[in-house]
Amino acid sequence: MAATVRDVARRAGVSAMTVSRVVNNHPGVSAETRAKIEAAIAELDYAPSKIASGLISSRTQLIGMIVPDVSNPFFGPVVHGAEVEARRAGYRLLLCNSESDLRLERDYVEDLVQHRVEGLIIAPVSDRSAEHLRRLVTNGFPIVLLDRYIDGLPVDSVRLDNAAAADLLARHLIEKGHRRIAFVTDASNVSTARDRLAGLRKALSGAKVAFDDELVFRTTTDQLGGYRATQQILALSERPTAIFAVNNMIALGAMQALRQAGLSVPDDIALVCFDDIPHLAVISPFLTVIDQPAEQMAEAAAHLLLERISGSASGAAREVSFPGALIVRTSSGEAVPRRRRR
Amino acid sequence: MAATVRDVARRAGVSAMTVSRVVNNHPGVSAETRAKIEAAIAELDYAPSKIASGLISSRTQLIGMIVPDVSNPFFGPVVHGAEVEARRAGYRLLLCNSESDLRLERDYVEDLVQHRVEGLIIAPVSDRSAEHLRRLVTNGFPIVLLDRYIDGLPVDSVRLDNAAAADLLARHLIEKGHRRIAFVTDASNVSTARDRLAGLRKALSGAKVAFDDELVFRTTTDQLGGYRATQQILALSERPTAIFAVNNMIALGAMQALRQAGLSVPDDIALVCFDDIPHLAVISPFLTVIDQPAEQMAEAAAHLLLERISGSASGAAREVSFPGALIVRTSSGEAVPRRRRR
DNA sequence: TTGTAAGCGTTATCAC
DNA sequence: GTGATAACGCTTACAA
Repeated sequence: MAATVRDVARRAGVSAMTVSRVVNNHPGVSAETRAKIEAAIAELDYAPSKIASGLISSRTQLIGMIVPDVSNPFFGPVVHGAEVEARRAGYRLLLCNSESDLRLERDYVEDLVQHRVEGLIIAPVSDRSAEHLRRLVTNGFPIVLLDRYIDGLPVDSVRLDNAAAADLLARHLIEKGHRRIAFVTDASNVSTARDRLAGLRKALSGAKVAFDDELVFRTTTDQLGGYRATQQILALSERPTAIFAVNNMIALGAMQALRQAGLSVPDDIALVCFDDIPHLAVISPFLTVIDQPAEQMAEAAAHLLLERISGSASGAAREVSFPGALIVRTSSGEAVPRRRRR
Repeated sequence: MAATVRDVARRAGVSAMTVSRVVNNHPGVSAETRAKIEAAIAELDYAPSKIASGLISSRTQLIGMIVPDVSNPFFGPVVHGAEVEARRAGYRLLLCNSESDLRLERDYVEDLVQHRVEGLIIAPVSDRSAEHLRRLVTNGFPIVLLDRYIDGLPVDSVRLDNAAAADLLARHLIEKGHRRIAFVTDASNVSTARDRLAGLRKALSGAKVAFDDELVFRTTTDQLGGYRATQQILALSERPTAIFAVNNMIALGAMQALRQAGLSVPDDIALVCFDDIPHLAVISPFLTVIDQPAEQMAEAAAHLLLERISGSASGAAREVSFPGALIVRTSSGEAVPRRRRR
């Protein structure tokens, strides 16, 4: 296992170079010699070092991937999709969880560069990720932005058409009779949050419903954030008839808060969100959502990256955008005649 | 970015060695020299190559991780937990999805070795994984088995106490009045499948209920497998009053089949399984399950591995076992008076 | 405190 | 067809 080309060469009675040729399937080695070498490789349990060959070729066959958290039901499939596509090209994934922490993300980016990954697929924390990514872009380092894009950072990106999808989801709510729609969202420096809000505004304005800035609640994009924001929503003097959560985790937190307040969905208040929660519908076809094709998006991202790495694509940044699918279930039910407080 | 130690050295007017010392925080460099070098590093945007230093030190700071599928709600958290623990020690994760395919897993193992990862955390496909793992073990390569262990392979392992947890879950069903319990499971060469069946048998025998081998259904551990097995179960002349699914995906498939047959859970038939489905309970507190502390188990696995890598642990294989938590919800309801067919 | 030389395991290049 | 040599970017050992 700790054997080197030279060990194999000695054992087979040839030079290291010939061993290298056999290992890499280069032509011009006699069948006889090849057989001897293969025998020696097997006997010594020789495993060629990609680290040594990578040093020469600058090709590590490694791709860096940074997501906020693999255990999130959206990012799990994303990582899987990227890995599948990378595998097809003989690449492996170096996986990092940024925990939505800009500093940690920055450190990971630096570390991945030191590991000489050949490219990076990243779902950036926010627009501020540009601070550490721009340096790489300037140096021509291949990057693909996934899920979130960053204005002014000229790199390939793959994402949902969030504005259109949010418009679709909001129009559905409006059709159901909802007019006062609370929007629970992320910081405004995240493209998904911006685009989804834009979609909501578009739908409202299309229906001649005034947009109320007071109904936009900014919070952390986790369950706790959704929970807290919903508590604020319920404290409003004129309660909205629907909550539009910018993602699945926020919707779950909202659900907790609603249940705790003794409210039922959708009878007392409707709840919709982005991101389907995989498998949930099998047990309980409840949440009306915008479903994103997470695996496909990630495969597309990996594909774009591999094209940059291989040089088969060059030039201007490319944008790939997927449509979101509206899945209507029960949580978006009809708006009920308005009541004050409770 | 493509700068090397020598470039930095030239720019700072020192030798490459001194640059190396600064980069690695070695003592014995004057503050003045250090400052000059740091300036040069910044100017050149120098990123030391871990691939080059790894070649010398044989320390790549990489850990290989192989799971069947990150997008599975059990393995997502597992990968996250392992990454968090690895990160603490400055290690990165090379993530591979075996897709429960023995051949693919074998190829990944070989590839990870070639990449010179310093250790491997693996949730092996089955006992047959020993075929490719034994070679590494013999060579003293650090491996930790996660979730599933393999008899006769002397390596560290982390897992649930599956037999005890299955016993717990089965006793719960028995208390609810169930006597005919169908067990839908994996191939018998997977330790989790064996141990969970053993737990079920123990509970039955403890309750003086005869074990019926005809009620064990072996299938693939995915949704389709659960679906098909459940169809077979429903075709039985004497229908069981409960289904015990060996994991979450099988339970989902079972749920589909039951719903399609117009049966309701738990009124017509009870359904329980291993693995909670994260977030599901927030929306629908329905499935009675054995919950595994996935993140913690993975952190423990990474910890054991890092101890082997650093040499702070040596000697005999260690086994860490976690208790499963029985979470009783509604799907395990009382057994109803038996009916024939439907 | 700083520098020189050698080598980690490969492979590209050029001989033979 | 096969081999000698140098080099990839870094660090260990030794020297100054």
